[in-house]
Amino acid sequence: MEKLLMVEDDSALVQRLTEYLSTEGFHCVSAGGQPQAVAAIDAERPDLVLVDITLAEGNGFAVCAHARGKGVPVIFLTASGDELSTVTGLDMGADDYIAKPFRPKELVSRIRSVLRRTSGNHSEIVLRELRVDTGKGLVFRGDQQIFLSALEYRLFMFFLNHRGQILTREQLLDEIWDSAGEYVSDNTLTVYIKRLREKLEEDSQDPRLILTVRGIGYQLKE
Amino acid sequence: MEKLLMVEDDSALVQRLTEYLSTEGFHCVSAGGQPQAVAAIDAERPDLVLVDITLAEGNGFAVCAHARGKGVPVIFLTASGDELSTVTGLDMGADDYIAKPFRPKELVSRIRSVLRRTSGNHSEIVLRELRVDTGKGLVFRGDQQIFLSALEYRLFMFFLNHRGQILTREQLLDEIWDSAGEYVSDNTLTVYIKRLREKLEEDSQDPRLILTVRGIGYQLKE
DNA sequence: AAAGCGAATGACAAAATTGTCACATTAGCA
DNA sequence: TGCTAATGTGACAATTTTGTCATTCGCTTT
Repeated sequence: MEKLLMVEDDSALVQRLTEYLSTEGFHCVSAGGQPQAVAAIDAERPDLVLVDITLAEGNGFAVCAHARGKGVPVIFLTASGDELSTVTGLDMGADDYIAKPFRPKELVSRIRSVLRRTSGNHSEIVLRELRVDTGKGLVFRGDQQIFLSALEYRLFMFFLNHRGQILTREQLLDEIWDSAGEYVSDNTLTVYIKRLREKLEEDSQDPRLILTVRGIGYQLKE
Repeated sequence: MEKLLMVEDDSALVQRLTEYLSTEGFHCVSAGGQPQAVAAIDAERPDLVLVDITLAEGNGFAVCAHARGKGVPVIFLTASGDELSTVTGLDMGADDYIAKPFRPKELVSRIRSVLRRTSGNHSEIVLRELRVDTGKGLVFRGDQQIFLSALEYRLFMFFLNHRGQILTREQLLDEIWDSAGEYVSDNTLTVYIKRLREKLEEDSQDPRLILTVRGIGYQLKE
């Protein structure tokens, strides 16, 4: 069930919407002001945020920026058509805009549309407890980010794109280094394997991810 | 029309296969030995390589490794079932194996299958003359590789994932730096924009890719 | 035209990456 | 078992990345 965060200081409206959206199969949480909303985005990790631009505490733009930074889609609620034109003109990165007053059905249809559009963007590769967001170029173990250097990332990607295959040392050296026309020591690969293991493996002394295939090369275990 | 490179020293077989594969809509080039094959992979950039393991000059494994390094799929031809078990056991990274003697129709069906499988892997983002292979984490202008540092790559990816949107400085700082909990100077972003422009723009004095939106932030022009 | 502001730039130091040693360890084999 | 070749390790120098100045540049508004 998708979780929606409603950022709105009119508590009567919050209650009405929460009720209605529940019947439509959404789970709602709410925040009355900018600081609460920012905290809630981090803590609740909602699938989508509905933001009223005109908040008593802070303003909706900052909430929008924060949500976008976390990859959470945003729909703006505006009090009037005038406000709406300002917002769309500035294009703060919201995924949609809807002007009050709106029909609840319309809101639901907009929500579904944004979720459909944004949920398709999962360009992720998962292997055991490791996760690579190829869209952003980030690597995680669980929800802990792992920082790989540019070359480490490229080497790891090559392994991921050839999961299970035994890759020869020559193949790996070619892929990561030879493409630039440089020739590096054979040991350089060994060292990079060590560095990858230190960052990626549970226990780098006992590698279960990148296995050595003696006399041939290495293999990323599925 | 797909181009196939046949690495085989039995010239009678080469001729027969070339004829047959032409009628099936493939363009064939051939190489008789390992050195010629390696050169042909670089020069001809075939869509697929057929390799006979038992060559008079050199061996098929090296050809396979070179092709895989260039991202070109490989089908091995083996003289006997025994050889085949050796090859599959070692898993040199070939995309398929076929034992002689084989029916031409079978070969064609295997070729089509491999091409279908491998051509689907294009996780590429293209913008003007720039191309990002998100699967490998590489950036090109034309066929010239551009080396981005890890942070530059992340920043560029964020722009690419939000093409056309005006992104505020705060949003960008959050996305690239705040996720690690660090706080960096506002000017750091400016400097990174400059560095990205130097690497990505035709003329960094006159940016057409990453535009400044005065008072707000930046925008990646579609 | 001058002032004021945000953005761009060049230069810089600290930190990280990168490639290579020399040496240690290990696996496979005689 | 002990030998040998292959792989792993810690340390290192060179280079690149990274973040921050101080300063300059160029719009906008007086």
